[in-house]
Amino acid sequence: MNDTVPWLSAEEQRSWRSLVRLHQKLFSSLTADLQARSGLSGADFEVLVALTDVPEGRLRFQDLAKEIEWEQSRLSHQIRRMTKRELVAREECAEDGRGAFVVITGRGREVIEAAAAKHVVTVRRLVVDALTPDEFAELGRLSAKLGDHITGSR
Amino acid sequence: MNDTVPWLSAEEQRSWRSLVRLHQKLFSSLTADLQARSGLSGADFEVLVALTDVPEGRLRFQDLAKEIEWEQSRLSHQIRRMTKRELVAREECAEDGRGAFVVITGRGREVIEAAAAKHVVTVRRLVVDALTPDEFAELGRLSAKLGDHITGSR
DNA sequence: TCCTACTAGTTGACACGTCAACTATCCACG
DNA sequence: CGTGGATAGTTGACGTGTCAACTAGTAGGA
Repeated sequence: MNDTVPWLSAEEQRSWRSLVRLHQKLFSSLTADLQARSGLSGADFEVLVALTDVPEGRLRFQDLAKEIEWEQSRLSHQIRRMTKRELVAREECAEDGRGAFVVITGRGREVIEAAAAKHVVTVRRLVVDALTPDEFAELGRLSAKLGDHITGSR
Repeated sequence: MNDTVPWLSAEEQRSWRSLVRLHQKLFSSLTADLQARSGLSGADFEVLVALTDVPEGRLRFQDLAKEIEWEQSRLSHQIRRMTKRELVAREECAEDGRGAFVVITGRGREVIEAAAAKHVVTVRRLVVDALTPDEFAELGRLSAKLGDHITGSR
């Protein structure tokens, strides 16, 4: 495309395209599956998992945002939508008048528990079972290395 | 979460989470970089690349959609928005009154050429340089294997 | 010819994510 | 105190993506 730019070699290009294609297919399949089986978006799932991971299913906006590495405003929009569907609720924060808690509701718990059980089956079928245990471990190792590099070079 | 479900082992879980985390960081970094340097979304980029890959930079909606594996309606919305920004234009199709072409404009060509040059630098910095050549090749191989499995088991 | 089924593409409603601007509260320092 | 700057969270605008319903043109018979 331009000779002054160090373009990728044919082999690098193939690897890169495989990685991009994998991520597109994998995450579109996963979110479609989640939506179809449980009526949850990937965003809903992440929020609910983070809340069930914590005693009382209750977190400050701040802490929840940090936990799942989201921007405040994204979380605020998402919680508004999830509140309407009664998956979570808001609570005021006595210690800090600016702050607020997000709490998972009973319905939220039911939904996420059923969804997680189905989700893990799909992950196993689509991902874990596709590779040998050694290959999967190696993919994990390379992903971690690459992920750390990207985080570091931002 | 539920004993009747074959949950992932601790090691599988670690690998799986690394892969998810990689996906999130990689694509958010890439699209942010593309947006900041070239004013293009990932969607814009994909469309423009597909058009430059073809003589005359002209494709039927159908063929373009197939090329980049998008739904018709997604493409239709995207082309409407890109037309407004004069990156592409529509042309009627003489052979088939229902059909239409998408053509890249001169401005579209300028933009994508500049963007691609910058993009490849980022891909190299963020991805290729993070791993040894052997590791990168192995990641490509595993990605291809997994991607094929997912495509097959849909 | 005309009817029907199919195909190409569009549209509207709604969920999602980002950015920038905004409100309300807290807190540290004079 | 009280005031200015930082912090917590919200909001609106806009680009994006999906789904389902729609329009318009094509094609293959009876």
